[in-house]
Amino acid sequence: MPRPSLKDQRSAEILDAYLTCVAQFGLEGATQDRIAAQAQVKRPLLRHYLGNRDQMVAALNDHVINTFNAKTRDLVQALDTVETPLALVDLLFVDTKEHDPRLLLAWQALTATAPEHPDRGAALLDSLDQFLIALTDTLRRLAPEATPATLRAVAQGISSAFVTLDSLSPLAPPPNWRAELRQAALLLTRCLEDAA
Amino acid sequence: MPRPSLKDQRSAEILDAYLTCVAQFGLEGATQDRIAAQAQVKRPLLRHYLGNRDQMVAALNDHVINTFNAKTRDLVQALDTVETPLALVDLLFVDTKEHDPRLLLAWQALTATAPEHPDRGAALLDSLDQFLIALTDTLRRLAPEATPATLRAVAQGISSAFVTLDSLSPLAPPPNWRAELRQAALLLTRCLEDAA
DNA sequence: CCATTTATTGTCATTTTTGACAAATAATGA
DNA sequence: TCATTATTTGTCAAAAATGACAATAAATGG
Repeated sequence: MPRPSLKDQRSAEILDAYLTCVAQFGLEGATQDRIAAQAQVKRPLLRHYLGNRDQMVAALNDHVINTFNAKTRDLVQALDTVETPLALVDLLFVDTKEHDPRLLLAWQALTATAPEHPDRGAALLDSLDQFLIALTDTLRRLAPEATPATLRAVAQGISSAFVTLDSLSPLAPPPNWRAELRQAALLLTRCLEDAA
Repeated sequence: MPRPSLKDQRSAEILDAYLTCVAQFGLEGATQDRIAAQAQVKRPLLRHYLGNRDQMVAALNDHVINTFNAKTRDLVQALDTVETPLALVDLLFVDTKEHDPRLLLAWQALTATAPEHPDRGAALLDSLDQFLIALTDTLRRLAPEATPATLRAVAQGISSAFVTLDSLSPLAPPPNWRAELRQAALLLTRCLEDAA
């Protein structure tokens, strides 16, 4: 009997616009006016759907972590069908259509506020840890002989190269940097084969 | 005959306080009030020494790039006395007394504004490239047989691990992450020895 | 002591950003 | 049609941040 609610859809649209602004202007630079313009809505709607500023930041934090974790789960699915380290690396560094740098840029922007919001910081750290665990598990399957310490080190190295690539995107680095970071990840996987 | 100028010293102090605030609150969150409080001066002094907001950001950009480049030059000096890959890695990942995470955090915060200020972005990219070149040169000396492409890839991998470490610092990651990233860098250097 | 230059502080107006609420519009079921 | 609920917009006040300028204090050379 009431009017049907668009809350979920509109909230998602606004969060996406928020994400864009944070990636572009930083967390404090993402003003409500900019978000509203990006989302093509009037400013009071932001409050209607997401609440005041603190609640908006909290909502963004949840959104970033949720989609990051979802991406990790998708990656796990894709990784399960992977049989070679090369395929794993290409999944991260070549198949770049799916990956949207805004997510990691916002992740980093939120990271800066972690000292003031320990709960948020813990969730951010955990989301990255899930990604590392997914990488480590896959690497273990591909190289069962490698020691746990080596597997973790390789996963950390690949992860850092992957994260660095997104964090550099605003600088428009020369294209060979992507190739070089991919190559670094590939070299790390070779270390596992040597151990086997 | 005039009163002696403290401009250089005061400017440096204020820039250091600015750096602290940007690392903590982001570029847009580093308000003049916070900077003044951090520097223990009155707000109008910021304007007196560094100018208006845009000029302050430009000054910070120069400061970050200059000190980053200075750190790179110091590193080159230290690297010249290094004879093993292990020593190189420990210089970056263990001898952490010298390194102050604020610098790279501010570097990343400024990076986000690069699309709007291409000149700043170019300078930021160049400062990172200098660091990469320094790493590559040292690696070439330690492993003359390695191909140029491999040297660059290893340098990129080490650099990304190093940068990641600082960017995670607000999250207070578990200490073994540092060890794992160091190990990843170490494994990359092993790839050079294999090639030789 | 005097003149000159700089450091430092005080203060105000303007702009930007946010918070909050009221009113209007639209859609659905009864 | 009517009542109900949700969406959307309009508007105002408060707070935060910046820009700009005047005025005072301090130090140096002559």
